[in-house]
Amino acid sequence: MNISYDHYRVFYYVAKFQSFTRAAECLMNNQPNVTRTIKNLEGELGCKLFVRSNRKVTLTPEGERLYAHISVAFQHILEAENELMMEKTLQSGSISIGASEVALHCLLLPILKKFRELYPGVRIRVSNHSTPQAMKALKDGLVDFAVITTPVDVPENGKMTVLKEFQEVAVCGAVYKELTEKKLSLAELSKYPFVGLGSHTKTYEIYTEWFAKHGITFTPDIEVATADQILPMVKNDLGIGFVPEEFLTDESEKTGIYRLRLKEKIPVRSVCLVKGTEQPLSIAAGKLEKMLGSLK
Amino acid sequence: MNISYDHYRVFYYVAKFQSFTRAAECLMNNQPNVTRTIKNLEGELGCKLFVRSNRKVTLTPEGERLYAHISVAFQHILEAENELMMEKTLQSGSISIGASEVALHCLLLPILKKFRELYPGVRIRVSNHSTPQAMKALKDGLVDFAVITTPVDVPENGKMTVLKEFQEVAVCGAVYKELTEKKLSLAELSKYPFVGLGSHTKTYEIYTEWFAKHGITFTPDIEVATADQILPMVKNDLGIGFVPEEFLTDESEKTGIYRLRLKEKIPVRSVCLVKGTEQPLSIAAGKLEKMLGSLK
DNA sequence: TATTGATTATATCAATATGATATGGAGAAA
DNA sequence: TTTCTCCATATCATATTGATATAATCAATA
Repeated sequence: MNISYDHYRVFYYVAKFQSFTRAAECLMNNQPNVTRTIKNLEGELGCKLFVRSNRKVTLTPEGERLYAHISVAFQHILEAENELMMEKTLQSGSISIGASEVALHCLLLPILKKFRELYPGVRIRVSNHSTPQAMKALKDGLVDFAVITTPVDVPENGKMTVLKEFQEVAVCGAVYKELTEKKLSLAELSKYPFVGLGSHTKTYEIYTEWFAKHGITFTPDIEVATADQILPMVKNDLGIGFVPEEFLTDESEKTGIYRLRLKEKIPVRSVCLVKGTEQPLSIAAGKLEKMLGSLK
Repeated sequence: MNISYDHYRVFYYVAKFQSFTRAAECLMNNQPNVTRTIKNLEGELGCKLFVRSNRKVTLTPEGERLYAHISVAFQHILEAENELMMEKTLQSGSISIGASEVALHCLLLPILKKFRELYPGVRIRVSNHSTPQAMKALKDGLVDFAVITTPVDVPENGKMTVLKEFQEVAVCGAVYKELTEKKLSLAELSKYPFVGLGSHTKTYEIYTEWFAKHGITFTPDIEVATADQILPMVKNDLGIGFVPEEFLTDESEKTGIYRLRLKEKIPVRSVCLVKGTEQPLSIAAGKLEKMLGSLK
């Protein structure tokens, strides 16, 4: 038995409207075709499905049995089509992103805001990760893609795209304001206390390496857990910190954050998007990726 | 959007087997057609559904969503086909019959037994009705058809078929044994007490009419509720009764039931099948009807 | 690195099914 | 009766599907 499911669809509408003509209209087809289809279906199933009259058609006992199942089956199919359509038009769907804090602040946040305005139906879940954690989440399939900062160990089956470069700057609080008057060398700077992220972060490694290249040991006097905490510490004169330029607003100076000028150039870092190569992104995730990429 | 449901069927099997080739085998089709169908489906839905590789194909996020719904939908369709097939081959199904007691004993019982042996999967429900009750049940759609005895008021939209004629005979117990020695006239018989069904039955009406035709009033001295109860009453000499010939076995005489010979011929009655004309019978009911009809 | 094997993609043509139109026929309503 | 509204039938152009041959791809293996 190998009956065309399209025949069942015709059956479904005929049963639903109790009319060949109405079913034809609904199917954007014509009545003779519906008649033919039902006739074929009855032949294939080996039993009559409808009692015809010129007023309306009614189901036979066998037709009733068939309709009971077919109708629920088709509810599911219609629901599937709706759902897919919603996703395609980005009226629904969901995206899961693994983002490092800096990436979040420097790039992701404004674009997520924009995306949300354009497609309010798409659910977005951002999990705040360190770069290695984000890579693990990506590998485990927990996130659609990761937005993190270099350096990054791109895993097997992962593909990295640079979204934006960013420059970190050294900042200090009111007590050290005099330091802003001239360009400092790293050696001079290193006499002062530092506020920085913990030693398990890539950021820590970068600064250690950069300082070492200039013959200096980088030892933060105050370690903080998240990048967000650096500016408050700096503001309260607990030390000098390095933050992405974007963390500073125009009004930072008025609120007690002062930018330091260095002789040595702080290495440029990048915000990157990393996605797996095995599965394509969902439509929603693909759209967001495109928005992120086009703002380079 | 008007996508062929047959395309979804192909999708279903590809997703299920994660293989175009296997899906083609299962569908008794060939791989190039499956490839083409999926390609078309993807085009119609506007999104990729599978990630192809030469090892196996996997669903995209959108494909997963679609499959979640399509798979349950198709379970229902497959179940529908199975169920219908079972009914068609009489491996399942159900029949509801409204039968009067006499019809049951004289005709229905042995055929039901045979039907049950042939098609043990079909559920049979017999509701014991008087003829008018059976007609009401038929009109209310509670039974597929009724098997009753004449006379019967066939309702609008009902069609009657005579299945078998039967003859009732007068019987008595040991005390009246002497009556069996000669042919009795109805007048002679009427001097003795009668055992009969209640006045609300057609049987009662028939005998009233028959007696009246011969100028005698029919007044059962003992009214019983069911025909089954007549013989025990007769046996215990509570009176003379009329029962269908078939009620008497060869051994009846040995057990104290004696057949009386009458000069007047008791009217012949019929066991009839009455069915509605609006809806055709189910396959199972149709089969049983045919068996009943062919044993006339 | 080259070969093999298993799998999907493409091309093509005949067979089949479908869509469309015209028309017939049957039963209910007026 | 007539009319109106259905369903049934016939027919033909078109679209879809089934089938076959063959190419391209990629992983496993020698």
